[in-house]
Order: sequence, then structure tokens, then C-alpha cells
Amino acid sequence: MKTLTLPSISEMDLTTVCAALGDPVRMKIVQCLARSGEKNCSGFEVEHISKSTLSHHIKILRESGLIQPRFQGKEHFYSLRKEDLDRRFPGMVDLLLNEPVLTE
Amino acid sequence: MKTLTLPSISEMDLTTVCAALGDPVRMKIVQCLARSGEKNCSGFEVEHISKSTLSHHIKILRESGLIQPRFQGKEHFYSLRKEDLDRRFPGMVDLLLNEPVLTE
DNA sequence: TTTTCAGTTCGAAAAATATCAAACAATAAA
DNA sequence: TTTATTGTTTGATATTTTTCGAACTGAAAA
Repeated sequence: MKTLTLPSISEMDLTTVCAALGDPVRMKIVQCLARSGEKNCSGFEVEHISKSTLSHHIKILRESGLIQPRFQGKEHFYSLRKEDLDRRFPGMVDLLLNEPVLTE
Repeated sequence: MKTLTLPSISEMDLTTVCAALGDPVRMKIVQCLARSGEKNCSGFEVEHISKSTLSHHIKILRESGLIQPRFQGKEHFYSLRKEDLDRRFPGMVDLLLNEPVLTE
């Protein structure tokens, strides 16, 4: 059985969250989730990246508090922790939603 | 005569700004400026850091669009580009102001 | 049970970043 | 003019981060 540690609202740190958002791959994943609700790894619109690298980025996003997983069978569905983020960092989700997604 | 290039509002990039804020030293400088208006290097409340390192961090903040300099004699006064940031990333400055400054 | 599928973890290599001391530049003060 | 002050730049090193392939894990399908 999986037991994954997510930071609680009070454990979330703005610098850590900003560092997580400071990578273009991760920013794209977060913006994707902010718009779409829930997706599994293959749903993130990031190209030319190995699955181990993607998994690494997901871990950083999860540990920063930005996203949370839901396990269903062999799939891992991820979603943005909108309510928690809105409580801890009011305005942050809107900021992400207002920003157009970069297409490379 | 100094000619420093600041990014225009439309040149500001959210990922780059987040990367700039994703370092504890730089986050502290920005929060300091968000609260205090204008300060020179010796006014940032960061300890145990050489002046060359501080200068490096200031450059990253300036090039991301977060801060702007004003030259007066031998001093360089820095301030947060609040109006520009509010236009480009509405809510970001408030987000920084709402967040208590970490004291290590 | 064996295979396939979705994803994580491990170990290593490459790239980027943070840090400092020393040298430099520009202004102001002596 | 010489010296002190405020900060930047340069060059080097140490650390961190990104990236990948290979091996692994757990669940579902064959």
C-alpha cells in the first residue's frame, strides 16, 4: 500500500512553491491541471521527456504542495490542490489561470 | 553612464519570475522591498553572504523584471516594480505582501 | 500464471546555479 | 590627487538540478 506524504496547508512554503513553478516543464503541467481538473501522466502536454524525468517533476510538484495524486488501478491521476492553495496563497491559482500557456 | 536593460511588461515571463523567487535569499530581498519601498544593497536583511553573491542575486531579480534600480551617487537603490507587476501578474504583489517573511 | 501497462526509484552523467575572492569601476570625501 | 565607499564583473569551485536508461513495483489483462 502506498502512503504518500503531502504537505499540509501550513507546511507549504512560498519559496519552495515558486522554485517548483520555476521550471518550464513543471509550469506547463501545473497550468494544464489548473485548467483541466484531473489528468494522468500521459495527459500532461509535455513532449520530448522521458517518463523518469516526468516522474521526477511530479514528485517536486507534489512535495511542494501544488498537486495531489489519486490512485485508481494502475493509473495515477493528479490534480491541482486548488482549495488548499487558495487558502494558503490567496490569488495564486488565479494568477496561474490568467497566464496563457506557453507553446514551444 | 550606465544603461541597464529591464524587461518590459510584455517581456516578463511567469516561469522566469517564479525561478527568481524560488531562492530564499532572493525571496527575502523581494519581500523586504515589497514592504519598504526603496533600499540599497546594505539595506536588504540578508546575512552571511558576500557582496558578489548579493550582486548576482540582484541581477537575476532585475532581469526577471521584479526589481528596478535607481542610481544616486555611488549608491544603487532598488525597488519592486509594483505597478508593472500588478499589470502583468495581477495579485502577485499582494501574494508577496500577505506572506510573512521567514526569519532564519 | 504470465504478460502488459502505468508509473516510480536508482544510479550516473550533464547542465545549470550559487558561492566566494580578487580585480575592477564610478562616485564622493579627505 | 589620493583614499574610501558602494557596488559590479570575472574566474573558479562547489553544489544542486535536470535528464536519461535500466531495473523495479503494483495492478490489470490475457
